[in-house]
Amino acid sequence: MAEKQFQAMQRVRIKDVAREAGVALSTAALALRDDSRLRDETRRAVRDAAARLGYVYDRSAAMMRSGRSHTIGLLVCEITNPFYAELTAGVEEALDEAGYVTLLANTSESAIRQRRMLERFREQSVDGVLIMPATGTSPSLIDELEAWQLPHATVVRGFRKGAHAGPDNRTGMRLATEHLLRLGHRRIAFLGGAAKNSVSTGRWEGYARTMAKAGLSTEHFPCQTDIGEAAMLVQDLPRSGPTALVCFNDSVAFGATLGLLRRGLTPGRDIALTGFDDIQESAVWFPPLTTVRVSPRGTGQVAANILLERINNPQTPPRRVMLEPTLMIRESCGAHLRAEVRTA
Amino acid sequence: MAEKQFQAMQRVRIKDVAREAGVALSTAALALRDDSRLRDETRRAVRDAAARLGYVYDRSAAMMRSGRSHTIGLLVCEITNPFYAELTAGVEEALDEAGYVTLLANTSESAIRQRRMLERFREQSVDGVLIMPATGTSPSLIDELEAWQLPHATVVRGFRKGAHAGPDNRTGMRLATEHLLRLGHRRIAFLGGAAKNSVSTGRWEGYARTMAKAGLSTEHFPCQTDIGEAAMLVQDLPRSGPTALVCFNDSVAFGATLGLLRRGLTPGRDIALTGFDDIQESAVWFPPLTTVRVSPRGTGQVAANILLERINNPQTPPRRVMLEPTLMIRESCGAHLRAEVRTA
DNA sequence: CTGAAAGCGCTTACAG
DNA sequence: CTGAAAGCGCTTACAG
Repeated sequence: MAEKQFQAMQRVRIKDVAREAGVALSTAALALRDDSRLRDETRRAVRDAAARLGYVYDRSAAMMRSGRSHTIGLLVCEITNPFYAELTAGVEEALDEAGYVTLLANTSESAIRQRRMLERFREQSVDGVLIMPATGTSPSLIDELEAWQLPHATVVRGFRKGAHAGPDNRTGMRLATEHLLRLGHRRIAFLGGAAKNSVSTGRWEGYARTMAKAGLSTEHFPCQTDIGEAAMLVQDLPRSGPTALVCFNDSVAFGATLGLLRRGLTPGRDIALTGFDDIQESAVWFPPLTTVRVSPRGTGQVAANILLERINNPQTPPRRVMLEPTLMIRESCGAHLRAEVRTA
Repeated sequence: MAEKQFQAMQRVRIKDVAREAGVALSTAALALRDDSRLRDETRRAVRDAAARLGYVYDRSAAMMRSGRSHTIGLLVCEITNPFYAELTAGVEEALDEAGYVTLLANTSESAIRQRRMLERFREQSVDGVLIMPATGTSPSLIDELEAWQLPHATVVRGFRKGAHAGPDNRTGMRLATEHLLRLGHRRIAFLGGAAKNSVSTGRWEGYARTMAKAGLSTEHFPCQTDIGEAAMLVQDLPRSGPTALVCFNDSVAFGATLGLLRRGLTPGRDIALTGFDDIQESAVWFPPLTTVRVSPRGTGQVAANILLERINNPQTPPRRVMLEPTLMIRESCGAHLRAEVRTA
């Protein structure tokens, strides 16, 4: 009995499955990969034999021969940020559907850690990498990836070239700013976006250009993407300050909400507030957050598919997708109060 | 030039590094793994040669021979939950430090998806799996993992046996409940914890036993771990209801806060509120959340190390660690108001 | 330290 | 469909 158990522990190989099914090794190998050259009956017989023996396909052995590991390396700049957590979920889901496994590395915005993890991923022979670049990443990263012959795509934050999927930050912020202008605001400030990257730049430009077009001047209250810092900043805002805040993203808007409530001010009534991203919490926020919807999960799925295209068709030029944002008008901007007034 | 580039694209193997360094293949192989039998000089010469050629170590080939892939499969029940996102960050960090790469799968609380991803992980020859079991996972999962000879550990949610790291839920909820009793509350209700798993059970018991010991009856308002649902539930709470709410976790407490604020009630002043977990947002919440601190990141790190122990010492019995929680007294419980009164 | 050799479990091309 | 064989890039044990 003990010996039988020991025998069961030995690794089952294709050779063993072939013997059990009464076919040749090459036939079993084809059957396990559902090759259409084989009869259904044969395939079924082999699959049954594999199940009986508890056979587990060895992808690392297959990798050695075929050069495909069916793994993708994912570099997340900060997974504790709910936006990137949802994005990660979208990526993993799409990769899984395509038969790929996701290797995860959270770089915590460290370019050094990012570099080390890329090295790890190369050693693991990933078929490609999906990158949300850490703040401060050199644009030459793309050239290195090319030199390494490593299929790649950037997500949300990107560079001048290379496959990419991300929201149209400029358009998104334009929508939010125009909405506040339509509600009659003239002193609209930009809260957050202290980091220097393509996302901050795009969002700031969307705001600044819209203000310029309206003949109004800009105001910037830079802060990290951090609930606490945004809350502090808003508490120190002068009473005679802006009447509306376009926030860099939803987390900053959450912080602003808490800071305002602490002062006895209600977003939407005493001051208008908009976010960016539309993460899960935003719709059930108090007050429900008016924000620019970019669907982190959807962005992750699109990015994953763009990378898979790179892997499967290396010859075609890399796709760059700008996802069109939409404005979700809820209560933090105060639009519902205007509507009520109009109705009354 | 074009030809030179083409040549540079060919895979560099240990054999090539050995030739470049002017040593034997076996020497180069040892040098690349920093074997102490070699002289520093030789090791350096080989490393330099490897760098010159752009050599990348092939772990999947090494895996085939040595049986170690240096990868760990991580099954996360819901990565968009900030508690589990932070936990994931802790796990990935600890595994990276130990030289392991993390394979990620987000099961979204689906036991079926969990099973499929385990299959994937086995095919990828992971050295072990770290599991935050999806709700509804059969306890027999542990037996299967044993039968597969797959080193494993559970995190937060666990079973009767097997390596495990998680908070002491019973003690944690006892601390929160006792604190509210000390503040004079008699009608304390439990909010959340609708799911059936070891975590809900433990937290409920910690609350219920403490109430029983004080001769008080329990009240349960079950809801999913969801800001929106908790906010709704709290809005419908009768005025003559409980004066304090112990929440299943911080997210539920956040939802409760928003629901109360919407009614014009302030947590800490009009009703006492406690959370569980102490995720990043809790300290900067409005009002700052009194909660049971379990450090998701630290829990992840401990769990990772327990799993690595299983891998390195399969003979020793699996470790089961209950992490001691501490009560973080902030403002949502109203304790600061009592203190002020006492001082005045 | 050298050098030749076997083997991990697949894939793949080939003659039958 | 069969059956034998080569090869992916390592590790590892061994005689020198």
